[in-house]
Amino acid sequence: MIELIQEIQAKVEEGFVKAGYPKEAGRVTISNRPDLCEYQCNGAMAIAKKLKKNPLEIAGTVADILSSESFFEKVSAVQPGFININISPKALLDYLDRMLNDDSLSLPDNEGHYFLDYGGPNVAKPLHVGHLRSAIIGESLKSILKALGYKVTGDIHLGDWGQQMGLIIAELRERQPDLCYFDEDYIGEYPNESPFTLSQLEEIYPFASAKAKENEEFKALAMEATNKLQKGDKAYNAILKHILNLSIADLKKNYERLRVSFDLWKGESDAAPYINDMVEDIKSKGFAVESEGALVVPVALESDKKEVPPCMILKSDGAALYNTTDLATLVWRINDYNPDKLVYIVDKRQDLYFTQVFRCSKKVGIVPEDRELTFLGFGTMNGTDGKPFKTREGGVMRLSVLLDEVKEACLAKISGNDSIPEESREDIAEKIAIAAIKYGDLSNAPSKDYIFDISKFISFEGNTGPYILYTIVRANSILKKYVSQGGDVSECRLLAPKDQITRNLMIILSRFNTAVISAGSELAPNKICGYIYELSNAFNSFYHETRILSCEDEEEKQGYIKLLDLTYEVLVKSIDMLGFSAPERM
RNA sequence: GUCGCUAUAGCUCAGCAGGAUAGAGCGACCGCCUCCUAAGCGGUAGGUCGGAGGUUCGAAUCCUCUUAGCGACGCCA
Repeated sequence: MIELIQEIQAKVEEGFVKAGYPKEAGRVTISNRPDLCEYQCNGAMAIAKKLKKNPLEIAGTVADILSSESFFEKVSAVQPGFININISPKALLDYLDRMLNDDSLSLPDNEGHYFLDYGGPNVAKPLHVGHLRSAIIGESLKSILKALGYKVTGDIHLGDWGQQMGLIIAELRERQPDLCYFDEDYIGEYPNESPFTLSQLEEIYPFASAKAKENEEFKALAMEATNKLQKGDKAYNAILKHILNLSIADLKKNYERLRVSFDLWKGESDAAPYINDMVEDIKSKGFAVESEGALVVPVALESDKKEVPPCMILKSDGAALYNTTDLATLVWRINDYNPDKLVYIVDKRQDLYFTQVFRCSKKVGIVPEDRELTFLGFGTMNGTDGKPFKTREGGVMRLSVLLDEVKEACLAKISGNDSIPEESREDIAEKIAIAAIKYGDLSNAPSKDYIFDISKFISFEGNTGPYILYTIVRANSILKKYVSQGGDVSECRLLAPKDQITRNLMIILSRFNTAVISAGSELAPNKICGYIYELSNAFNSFYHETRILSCEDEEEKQGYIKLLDLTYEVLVKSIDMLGFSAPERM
């Protein structure tokens, strides 16, 4: 379904053409003066000088032409040359009726395949708050793009191939040298059972990592183990398999709680089989040069303001590195999935690095020229002191701990509400907590740092997740009551607005697709947050001013119910795109 | 050092393909529950849009310079 603003613009453009002016002048925007009008066009002022005409005169001519259309309630030209537009109640009603009859609630159906890289946790390490943003933003974008009809593939891109694996294996060998994995003469199948548990694993990694920093000998052992693993050693790969199994099971549990799900659980290790051929190919095509012992591909451009260092393909010791696996990952992503657009949702500090990798991948032909590679860098999550979020002790907080803390705080908040049955409080608190965290994150522009303030996020007032949930619960509550009184929502019919508050709610509802489209094209979930906050405000004002169930006029009452129903649908669909859901009551 | 990002009300943030009086929320203050959840609604106070130039009929928005904070700058990921 086409956006209402597009329909209006088409008419305004036609108006300009009829008046003998260029079509381009007819661009329409949402009014920045809602007290004066709903939509505005500033085009008359833009063309006035070139045409040597008075802008107000141009605007006046066009406004006169448009005024004759029943689609508009009022079109007026005002100083110094604005065209102020209000659409007719009938046109507004028609638009919302079409929206109600549209399965997608007016969203367009696009073609194209997005491939999203987000999540990016390391195996053998618990999820911590540093993994939160990528997961939340990525998951939301996946839902938004899907809602817009795109095909979307989300890949978690596990960190399962670096030095970390070698560290774990080396440490394991020191602790349990008798394991069959370390027996050179062992020829049987390796066991299915893991020789260590998840919690042991989570202890081993930081221990080994710290050890390698002060113990050169151990570090060398770890590097050797890494090398052996990457060369395809059977025993070490059997250990890797155990590590992966344990970690992935745990990660799934944690991501599930966050309502984050991936289509693919691929990792850096999945790129390994492509590395050799890829490197050979780059070499044979003559793109690679040796530099300070390492193999690099120059990616600097004439137009660069700042020298962009070459993209390193192999380290001076001939080993693969982050760049290598990322490039090789692109090999299978293009070969196996063939997406049109690839979006990386990664910490913004990696901006330059991805510039190098993206340029290199295009230059050497891994990624065809017509594909779009986008780096969506997100900012840091800071504590209320403005510094990177830490635990009280100064460590990195586990995600599960954070979720528990927020949930407890929510539980405390709803404990005062006696209407909530004891047994459902846990579930409700969990839902509110997820909404609070996700909304708190997504309501900020992804690229900006933001302050993670638990008390603000769960304060249930203002622009927060709980406020949105509360609005939904309110609407739902009335709808349920209407049904319980024998009403049938599907038989209700929307009415044209009779007052300003209702009209305002309807106008905002009609902008749903505009909000989602811009959120999708700009990869900005915060646009949806802004939209539903505005919608919630409009709805709560309406709710406050209007007697709905006790309305005496049956037709009017049904009109309100339908409006409520649409608002509810839009809000529910919106929070679904943000990755959380509302409880039945709160 | 070079490049990039950020700078808007006391606090947290919108607004930025230039447009009419720069918007919210929190905090402060004042109102509103015999009525569908007051976790709500209405209102008041609070801003030289970091600073200085420039382009323009018009700049928070574009350009230049400048200040402050953060970040990146080849063998980590």
